[in-house]
Amino acid sequence: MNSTCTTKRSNGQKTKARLLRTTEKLFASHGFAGVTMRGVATMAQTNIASANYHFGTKEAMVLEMLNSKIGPINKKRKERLAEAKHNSPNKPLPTSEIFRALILPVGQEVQIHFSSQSNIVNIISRSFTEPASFLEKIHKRFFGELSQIFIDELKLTYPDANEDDIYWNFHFAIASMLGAFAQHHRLKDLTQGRCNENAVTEMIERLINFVSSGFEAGMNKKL
Amino acid sequence: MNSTCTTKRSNGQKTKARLLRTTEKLFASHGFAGVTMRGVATMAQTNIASANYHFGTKEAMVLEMLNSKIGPINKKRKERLAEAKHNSPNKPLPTSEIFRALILPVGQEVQIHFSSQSNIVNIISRSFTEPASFLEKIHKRFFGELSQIFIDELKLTYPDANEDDIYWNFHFAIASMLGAFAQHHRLKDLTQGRCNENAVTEMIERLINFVSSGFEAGMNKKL
DNA sequence: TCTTTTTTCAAACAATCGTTTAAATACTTT
DNA sequence: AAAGTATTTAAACGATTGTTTGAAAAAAGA
Repeated sequence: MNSTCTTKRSNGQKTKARLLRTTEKLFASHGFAGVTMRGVATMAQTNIASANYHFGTKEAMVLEMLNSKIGPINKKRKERLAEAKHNSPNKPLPTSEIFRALILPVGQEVQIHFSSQSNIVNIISRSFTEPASFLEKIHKRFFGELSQIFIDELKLTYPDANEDDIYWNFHFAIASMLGAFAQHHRLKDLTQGRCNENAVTEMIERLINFVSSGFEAGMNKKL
Repeated sequence: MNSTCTTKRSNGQKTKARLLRTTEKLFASHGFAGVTMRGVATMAQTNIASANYHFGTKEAMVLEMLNSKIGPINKKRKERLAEAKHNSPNKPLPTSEIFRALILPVGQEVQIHFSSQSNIVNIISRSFTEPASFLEKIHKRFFGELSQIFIDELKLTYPDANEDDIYWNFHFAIASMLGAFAQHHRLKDLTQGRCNENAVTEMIERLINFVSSGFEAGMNKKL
């Protein structure tokens, strides 16, 4: 009953961690509907009620998993953006540097957990594209603040730009990033399994280039 | 039992059409899991078993709906590409014309059924981003052939290009298009209603520009 | 009209879902 | 060691899912 949870059981911690890990895998590969309390509990070698004991509801369990995965990435994004600003003070950042700060931390996360079954790329993209309405909460909470920071930065780089142009093309940039992540399997089919760890780096660099160029063109070209 | 279906009841036809229309709406707004046989039957003002009578299974019902919606769009895409080639024979098409042929038919479909609840944009994007594994069938069937046609056309425009470059950046282009469709609601969140998310023509033109520029930059820039 | 086929319908089936209960077990604290 | 808290467990609950059944109703063919 102690909500402050002053003391932890070593074994209890492991159970909750196992539940979160299996939630990751199932959410990444089968989406929110594919995350079933029974499936998670069984894969985590524990009981159904145990999952409900630790998280209360299925929604809360998935949200806590997303929190633990996306939170650190957004932290790195902000850190990288701040670092870039610090390295070139009083000068607006190049477009590519802004989007590099947005995209690169995901690529790093992919490479760290590359051998793992739970694909951070699938998790992120599903959290955006899944129809489950409760996921809007986490978008508002996570991506709302983050996107405002990056939009403010883009306004500094394009001080004379129409604000609508920035919003539209930032929207396209995010959509490209998430879409490229969400449909990463298509390229795996095209290249017939040539995707290895090096291909992740290649994809990230190509994606940054694609997104930055699309954004710049959208800002400059008169329609 | 007559599978050739030589004669049709006028009222029976209407029931099947109503079922398909409600399947559209539910799939567009709530995804595959949100399409329930009871929900569809109730909204279509008929019985649950009637839906199973006409389609056999839920999967078959959704597939037939997708078939009826995406098929005509892909037809227009090929037609527009062929028309563009016919208008400038023996000359490679500009990148923007190729992607215009890919993207514009969707915009036209959106405008035609604009007041309708069933959003073709949501249907297309969900058919790509939903985790339901059976949807891969329709991708292979529909988009497999179509993407090969457009990739071949891009090879004509970039005759000296590395083939991997074309595949990578075409992947990004498709991802951008689908991502922009799937997440077009975000624009309202970003701008808090200032950007008109219903400005379909504006979005399509901006998207074509974004995608074409990103693709061109990806082909030209040495990484 | 009578017969045959096609379509609709209420009801039930079997499976699965998230959640809850209450007892048993493990651990911490005293 | 005893008492108290935290965790695990089997079992059941209620709701919902896709699918099937068998008979009634509607349409079509003879």
